Amino acid sequence: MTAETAIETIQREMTIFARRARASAGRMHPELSLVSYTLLGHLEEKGGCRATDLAAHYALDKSTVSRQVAALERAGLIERRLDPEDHRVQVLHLTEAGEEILAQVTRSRRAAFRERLTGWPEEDLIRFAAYLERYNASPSDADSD
Amino acid sequence: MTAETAIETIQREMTIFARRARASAGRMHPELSLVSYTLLGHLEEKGGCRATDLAAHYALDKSTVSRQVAALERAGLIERRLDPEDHRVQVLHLTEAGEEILAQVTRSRRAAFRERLTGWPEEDLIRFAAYLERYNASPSDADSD
DNA sequence: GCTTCAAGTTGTACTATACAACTAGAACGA
DNA sequence: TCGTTCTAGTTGTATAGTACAACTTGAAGC
Repeated sequence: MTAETAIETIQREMTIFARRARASAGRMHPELSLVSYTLLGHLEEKGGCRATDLAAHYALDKSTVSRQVAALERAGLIERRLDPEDHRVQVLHLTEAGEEILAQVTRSRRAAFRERLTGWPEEDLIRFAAYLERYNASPSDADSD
Repeated sequence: MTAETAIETIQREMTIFARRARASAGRMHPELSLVSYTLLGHLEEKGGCRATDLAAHYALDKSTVSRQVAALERAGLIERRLDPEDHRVQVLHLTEAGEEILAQVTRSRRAAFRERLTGWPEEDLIRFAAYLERYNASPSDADSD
């Protein structure tokens, strides 16, 4: 196999994965869409941030984020705290319920991955993980992470 | 790194990729959504098939495929041929225009991948490609390829 | 203090999707 | 052979996610 055919394979397989992820996200985790999951994950990681940060980070329109945030708040998964320094700003935080759901979905997603990866030698898992990190870390046009 | 943290990394990085693919597909290739691209690719690969086959293969509802197919036909990218053996069946084929657009989008997508992968040693590309194939080839609940 | 900038919301429109109801054609069985 | 059941596909309806544009409110800078 040459580098060129390897690149074709990578393109094809990543495309297959993306399509599957999209198709199965709703089915597997009806309680939390892929976007909501990602937003909650970001809030957990950062320990709270503004809607504008989420929009910039994920290359989403601020109106889209606004509605997502409204839905997550309605569901009791996040709460808004007015920034005392700047009253335009609402800092978003996970609620306890949000943390629980996030942890639960993460567990369930991880279990699905673990199942797909059973039988892989540890050495291969580690190399695969490193390749993916390297791939995602490389800069892109529409940088969104 | 242990196998467990490698799995976490794989989950996280694949999720990042899926989100990015979804976000950028529309922006980068406005002429062909990711789903349309996939459907056209399948038609090319198989040399024509039925709408029902597409629905089954990609775990989409037949109504969804029906509308996608209608749009692709309207755009002149595919054509329907009534199966003389079974008049319920319409076999879908790429038109010349469809082949051209498919080739063009494939080139553009491949170029994007190639750019992200510049600087990778050939050996790593080949191993990465093999890992992805192996990952996608493993059976899953909602098997869709 | 105006003007301009920034954060967020709301109105509107479009796409992708699913489910349900339907039509048309095929296949099977008594 | 003729009804029953199955299959392929379309259409009606509803929902989610998304973008763009217009707006509101508050902050910052001359």
